[in-house]
Amino acid sequence: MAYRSAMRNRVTLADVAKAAGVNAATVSRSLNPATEGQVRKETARKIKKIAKDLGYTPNTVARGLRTRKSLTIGVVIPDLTNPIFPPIVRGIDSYLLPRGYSAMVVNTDGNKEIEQTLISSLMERQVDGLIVATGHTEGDLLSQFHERGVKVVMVNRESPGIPFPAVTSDDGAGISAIIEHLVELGHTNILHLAGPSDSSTGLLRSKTFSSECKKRGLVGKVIKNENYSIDDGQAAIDKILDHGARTFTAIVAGNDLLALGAYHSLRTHGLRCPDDVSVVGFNNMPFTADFQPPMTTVNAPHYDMGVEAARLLLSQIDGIDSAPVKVTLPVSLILRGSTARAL
Amino acid sequence: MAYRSAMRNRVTLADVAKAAGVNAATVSRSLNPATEGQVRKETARKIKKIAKDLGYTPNTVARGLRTRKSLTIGVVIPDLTNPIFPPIVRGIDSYLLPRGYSAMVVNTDGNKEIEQTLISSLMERQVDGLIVATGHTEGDLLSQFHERGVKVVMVNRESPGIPFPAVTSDDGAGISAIIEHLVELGHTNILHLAGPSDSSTGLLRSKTFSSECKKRGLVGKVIKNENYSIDDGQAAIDKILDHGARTFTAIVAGNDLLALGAYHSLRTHGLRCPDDVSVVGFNNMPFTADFQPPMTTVNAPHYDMGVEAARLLLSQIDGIDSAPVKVTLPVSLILRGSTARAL
DNA sequence: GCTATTCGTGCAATCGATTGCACTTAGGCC
DNA sequence: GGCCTAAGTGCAATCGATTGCACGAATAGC
Repeated sequence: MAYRSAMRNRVTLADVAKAAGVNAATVSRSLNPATEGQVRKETARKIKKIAKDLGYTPNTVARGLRTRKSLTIGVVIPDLTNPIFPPIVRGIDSYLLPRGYSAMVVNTDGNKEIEQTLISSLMERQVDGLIVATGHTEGDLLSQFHERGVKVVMVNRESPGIPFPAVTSDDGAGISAIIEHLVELGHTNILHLAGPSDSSTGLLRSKTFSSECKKRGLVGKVIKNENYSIDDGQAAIDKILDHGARTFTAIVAGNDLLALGAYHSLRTHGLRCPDDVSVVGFNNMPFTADFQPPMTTVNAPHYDMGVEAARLLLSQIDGIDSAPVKVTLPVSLILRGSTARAL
Repeated sequence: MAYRSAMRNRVTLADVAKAAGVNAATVSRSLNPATEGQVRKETARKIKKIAKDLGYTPNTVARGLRTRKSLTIGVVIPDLTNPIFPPIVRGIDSYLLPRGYSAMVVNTDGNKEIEQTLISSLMERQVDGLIVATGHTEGDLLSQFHERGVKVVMVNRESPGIPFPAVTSDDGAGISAIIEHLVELGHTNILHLAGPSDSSTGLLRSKTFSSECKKRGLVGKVIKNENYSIDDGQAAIDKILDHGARTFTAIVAGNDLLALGAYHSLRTHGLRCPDDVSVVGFNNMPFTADFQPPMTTVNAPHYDMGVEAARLLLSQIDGIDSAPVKVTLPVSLILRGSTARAL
């Protein structure tokens, strides 16, 4: 007997029912706050005690099968090791957990096929909804989901064309603040190290950059990168510094990683930041203040974006919000040591 | 009809069976590689085609209920925003995904109650096993699991007293290498900024530190910290530098975060690293090379530790390994700019 | 040519919880 | 005191897939 209980941890509703001398239905109703009222107080109390004594724990899988709710939501991100995502995930978690939901996080590495596979796997697991932070999702899958009525919220990226709710930071305002700051420092020739153009953030930031430069009569060149990575940023600046003369005095990077790549390139080319070239990042990811030099960047409220995305998703699932809301969270320019007056 | 299919994405085994004019059992067998042989080739082929045409996707929840396997494993970590954990999680994922498993990651923030709640929630979700990276788990819960036969693997921490398989880095060797390096640089008075003593890593590292110092006849003082955090590290060094004279010429931190805290404290006290004080971290977390100065630290193979932990867990689940294996992965000292010859 | 296998498939139970419906028992009402 | 209503439980179906068992047909063996 002891052996049996050691092997088979499972105590089911039926076990509790038998012990209490009632039907499993009554146990179910007693243990569910929403239906507890249907059971006589005295009975409910007794059942709860027995359930506790027996160490009953509900089987969420069985419940989910019946109720068609898994209380699980899928979170699709490119790469957890990119420091902006952990805060988003934790923000999501912080909203979900107290409400009985759990998150299942998957990494796509920006690969569309992997993404399709992972999303399918999440759907097979009957997730109640999806929070998607990947850029490469113009295609088939998400639009299919929209048709099928799958609940999706975008975070940090917008869905191109598909009217899903989305939570983003105010990238336009961020870029404008950066340009304003650089102009005040006397910069007139600025390079934009743009993020991938198939991500909404990359696109919006570079568009804003161009229009701001035009508006202010600045020389604003844009270089596109494949990925938001240190390597891409470094390679892009390397390419410029290796051949021909540098004309820009400041670099506006699409994100902090690209900016860090710029740091590396400048250093290997004997250029000092900010003395020779000013560099500005975007996101204010962890540790940017500890870089050499401390990085001037735009703070995006990633944790809050996660919270907001989770909130939007649950209200969609509960059928409260049906309109595809777009939430834009404010950003702020963080002045540190990587920008200086133009020579 | 179109509306119905739009609303109810679900195509079940029964739907496929009806379309194919066979019993659901036959469809099930056809679609499962392991049982496909039981079905006539021709029939299986036809069924597969119909399943594909109808867009059938298996319901993992229903399957799990019947087979008592969720193909999901729980990953318990303190805090995803601590940069050492994302690589571990990705390592776990990389091993799990190709084998049909998914990971469900939860953050405990080092809080024991939260941990209990989250682990219970994971168990209710019928996870097939647990990978645990939290330190505060001496107690009740995990030992209960051991009795109940729940599959658990520890990663980055060892379970105190409970014989679960564990994957760790060779912290002892790492500390020894650090001391060796500092001795070569002429340091004889070294401070150890130790991690929490209720974590196996914190304990092992500080023990090794003390024994190495004794063995080599060095002055080695140890200061304990509550958490592996920047703030704790900074506060600890602040406390020393604020009152009284500093005697040490080098700091060996329990991890990179504590080391970074030391950086901050030294800077605010007008001390230069490494000129006045050498600092060594532990873990080689991302971006340590970009700190000012670039941090000398010990590289721990976090990604590989994740892979190994997942491997151990699955082999336990499959009943292959039953002995509680301890795997220790090698580390290496990464010399950068935060250590210099003692004055 | 007749029994003994083997093969292919269907039937029905099962996993654990939820829930619509029916039934019993009380209590309220006139 | 008889009838009606409501409260409290039980019964049984259900969610979707898996699987032991049984049955009929086809093949093999002698």
